[in-house]
Amino acid sequence: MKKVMVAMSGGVDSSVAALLLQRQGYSLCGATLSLYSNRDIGLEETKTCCALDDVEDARRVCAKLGIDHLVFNMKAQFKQGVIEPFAQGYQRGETPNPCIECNRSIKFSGVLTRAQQLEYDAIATGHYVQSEYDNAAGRWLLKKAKDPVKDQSYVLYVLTQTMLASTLFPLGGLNKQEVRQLAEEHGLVTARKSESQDICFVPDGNYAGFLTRTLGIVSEPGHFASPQGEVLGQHEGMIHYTLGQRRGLGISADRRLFVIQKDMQSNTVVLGDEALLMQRWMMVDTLNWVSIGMPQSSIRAQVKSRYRQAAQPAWLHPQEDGRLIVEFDAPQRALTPGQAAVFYADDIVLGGGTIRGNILEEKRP
RNA sequence: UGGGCUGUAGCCAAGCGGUAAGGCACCAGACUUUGACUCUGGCAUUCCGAUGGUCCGAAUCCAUCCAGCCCAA
Repeated sequence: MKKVMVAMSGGVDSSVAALLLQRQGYSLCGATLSLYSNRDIGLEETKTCCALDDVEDARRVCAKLGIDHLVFNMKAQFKQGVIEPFAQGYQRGETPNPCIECNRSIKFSGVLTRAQQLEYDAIATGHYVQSEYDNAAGRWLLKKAKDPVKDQSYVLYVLTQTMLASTLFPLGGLNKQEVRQLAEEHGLVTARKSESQDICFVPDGNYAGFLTRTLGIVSEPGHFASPQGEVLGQHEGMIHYTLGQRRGLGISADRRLFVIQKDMQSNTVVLGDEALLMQRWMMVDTLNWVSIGMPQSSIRAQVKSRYRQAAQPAWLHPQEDGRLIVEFDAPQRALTPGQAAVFYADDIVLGGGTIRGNILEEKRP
């Protein structure tokens, strides 16, 4: 009987993942990563918080299923691998995606390492994705979930062949309704827990406040300016803004204004019409190729430049320095440095990388 | 202290006698394992600078006052 360690976050998805694997006859244990303490996220040490509740929920589900539950302390790694890069990204004027970094350097490798130490054959997660081995190519393929509404392949483009070879995704063929129903039928306490809650280590959703209060990051106020350089008002510090943002600017005008540029040199946030956000080219680095190797010449693909967005047709142009230029068929809105670009061939994840910036039409190669 | 103009919600602004458009901002939800975007709803009943008046009825007409702006001096 194969032994599988299920990564359990304390949510409904990973709970049902465990349930399904158990019904399929695997020998299981549940594993929850302890990623941060209250002090790490600026709360009082004594206060019970959501993270603890999640661990408890995972433990209850394991008890219900009659399997062992382990908690691994990953606080130091999480701080170094996720929280610190998150802060650094914002300080550079980028808009980082901490969930991607967590998947890249903490979650999978963390559970996999422990699983191997304890002589488990594989790990499993509650992600809505599918994987399969391609005999012809000799590679594992990462594929979108059957249900496109819940597909989470975007946040897993960072997985390596080694990780894919050892990971099961029991939810890839289900939809959310089915998952909740299964949880309900089997009396799992997580059945009705709500969906995501912002960044996990920023429970109140105020990431700028987190950066300032907890990490002591200083972001100086500066000018809002029009594309022509006219001063429109005062901003509260660069970390509060991201490309394409409209709300929270506090600038009233005769039309909607969006953040179209962050000039770190002059500490200026440039506001303008949405049309100014549309670009066809962007530079991508920190690449990871999943279902194929690094292409040697330009290839066609569909590209997602943010999580909740349909993949858009584009050319991928590999560069000699190892980076990649993406050329979209049609202009895309707010290609934002720090965010992930993920490349697809229909439902297969080819790979992805980090957006470094858009490339203006006149500067394109 | 001659002449002209303007005063409608936090900002912009429609209305020109019939019982307060719209945009921006803001707030609340929805959506969401990141940040955003988007969508839905809310947002002038101390009523249209103030006070009087005309009228069945005024933000809209009249008078006076107040405030601000502009042009002359």
